[in-house]
Amino acid sequence: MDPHLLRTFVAVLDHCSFSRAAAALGYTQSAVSQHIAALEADVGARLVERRPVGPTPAGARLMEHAPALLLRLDAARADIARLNGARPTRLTLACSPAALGPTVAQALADLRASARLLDVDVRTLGRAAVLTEVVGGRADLGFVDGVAAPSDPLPIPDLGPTVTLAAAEEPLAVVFPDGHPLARRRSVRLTDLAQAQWIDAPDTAVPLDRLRAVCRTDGFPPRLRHHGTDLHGLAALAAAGHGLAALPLPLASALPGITAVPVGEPRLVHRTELVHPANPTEPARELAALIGR
Amino acid sequence: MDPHLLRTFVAVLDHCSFSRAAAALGYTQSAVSQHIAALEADVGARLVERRPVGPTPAGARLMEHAPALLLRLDAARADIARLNGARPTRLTLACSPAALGPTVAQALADLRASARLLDVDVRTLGRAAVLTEVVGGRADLGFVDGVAAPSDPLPIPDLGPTVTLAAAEEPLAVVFPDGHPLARRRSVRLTDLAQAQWIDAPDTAVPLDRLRAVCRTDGFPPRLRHHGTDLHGLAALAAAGHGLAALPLPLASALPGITAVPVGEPRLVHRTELVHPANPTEPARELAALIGR
DNA sequence: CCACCTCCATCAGAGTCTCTTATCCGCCAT
DNA sequence: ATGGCGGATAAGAGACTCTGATGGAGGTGG
Repeated sequence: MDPHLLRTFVAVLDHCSFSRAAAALGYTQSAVSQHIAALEADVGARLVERRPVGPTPAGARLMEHAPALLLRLDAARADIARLNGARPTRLTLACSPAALGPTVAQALADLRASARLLDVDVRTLGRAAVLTEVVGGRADLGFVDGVAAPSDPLPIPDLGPTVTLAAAEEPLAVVFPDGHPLARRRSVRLTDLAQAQWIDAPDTAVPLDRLRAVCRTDGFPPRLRHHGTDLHGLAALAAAGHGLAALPLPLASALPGITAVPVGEPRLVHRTELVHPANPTEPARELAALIGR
Repeated sequence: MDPHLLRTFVAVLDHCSFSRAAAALGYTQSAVSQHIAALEADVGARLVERRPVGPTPAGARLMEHAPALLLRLDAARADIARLNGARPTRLTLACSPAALGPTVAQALADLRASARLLDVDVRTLGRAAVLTEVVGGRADLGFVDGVAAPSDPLPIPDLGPTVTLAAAEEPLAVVFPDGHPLARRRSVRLTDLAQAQWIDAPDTAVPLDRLRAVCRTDGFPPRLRHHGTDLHGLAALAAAGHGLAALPLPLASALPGITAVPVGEPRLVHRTELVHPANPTEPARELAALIGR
């Protein structure tokens, strides 16, 4: 199971095509064909259905491992690279949208005020991408947000040795269109809304499956799926009545066209966590220290 | 980063020797030397210190990834192999010592009574080994025990797609030597014992770092370390006053020479969980269904 | 102090592997 | 039919990865 073979396997299934995968990877189509054949011979099972190109059952199982393996290989490389390649003058942050709030911004300001010349690079990404960027070494530090019981940690998938640290906790709110009957409430019970229509915006609002897990229910039916990191776009959808979403209260209150109502029960908070590799770069370590204070 | 190279890298550091690693892997010493050289050229850093053989800082970082990577490669292979290689007449269980209690034994009896001819193979292993055996496909099903808040799941490291299921919850107890002053108590507070001397027996009793995490303290100093899966050996050590240990109450009460006192505060339980791959073998699925009822 | 032993590094060469190019084959739409 | 698309296959050049032989550094015992 050569990583090269796994990489082309993933590329083939991502692109649903041998030739497009070959182009993406800089191989010839022939090489890709041979890679898949070699992998199939290795595991002793057909992995890719041809025409149309798609995973066989065995291929689907392998797809549950291959991306994680490749990511961890990157993580290992990045871990080692950090030991030498000191570029202490640049700090790359990866943030999920609702994580980039006043706490993080202020800490970053403190860091830039205190430290010597520092070139900061902030990127807003989906939650999963924040982790892959940090673990893969393309970002020095990540901020991920989510929902949890007060002072409980967020469930962060284990992609390698990382350190997480609470950065901020804010009340959790449900956003309603302005004028919605429930928008006048002082607070709402999340479980009362389990059968309402929700917008599933896993990159911006709290993902619905997370709400289900925290509330131990299988409600929260998604009415509309929104991919991307655009909070204003999400607000527009919510304002137009496409469904509800869960956001941190301060942020949600500032978005146009919607009314944010705090969640009363269950007792939950919107939480932002800092995540960095076990051996962070120097500026990342400093920022983490500022947040940790 | 060829898996072969990673494998010999791990073997070299495990054996602290190129030649012994070569013998263990069935290579010549020359090949091992070339593997390490290739890996070092690949990552661009020296990984292994020679004479004596040991990890460099970069090598130490890689050692945090390499075993996990190799395990996950095995897991991928095993996942695919399970799709075809039906051997539905044999069930291999891996259990951590305190997990193999009446609940598990009874469920197993029910399964053997109900099912057609079934060849059962039970192995007692340390907690970590149970997971590697299950994930690597060498066991169909594992039972792991640990300590958690009531109805909270155990923290199981993420080595791939697995399913976990609560199998049993029992009161947690601290074991004292017979006649110990505290042995007459009806219950003890764990935090009162944070400064007592403890036996660290990670494979049998609840690991001390787990107690620290659950109690949010850094107490529980280990006075003696005991590796292995021998509960009677642990009891003998505890009876001789080498230190305290945490075990499930029913089991601890049955061990000779020691007195088990239930833990009153914090509210904790000894929990046993079943863990199996996301696509289990047929007998494993049946046993899981029996436990789940 | 030297002979010797252990252990890792290096070299050379045989066999294997892994690419590319070129071609083939099945399927589909025109 | 026919051309186009997309994957499979064949052949060959070059790179790779073993083994066996040899070299060299460091420790040890006589």
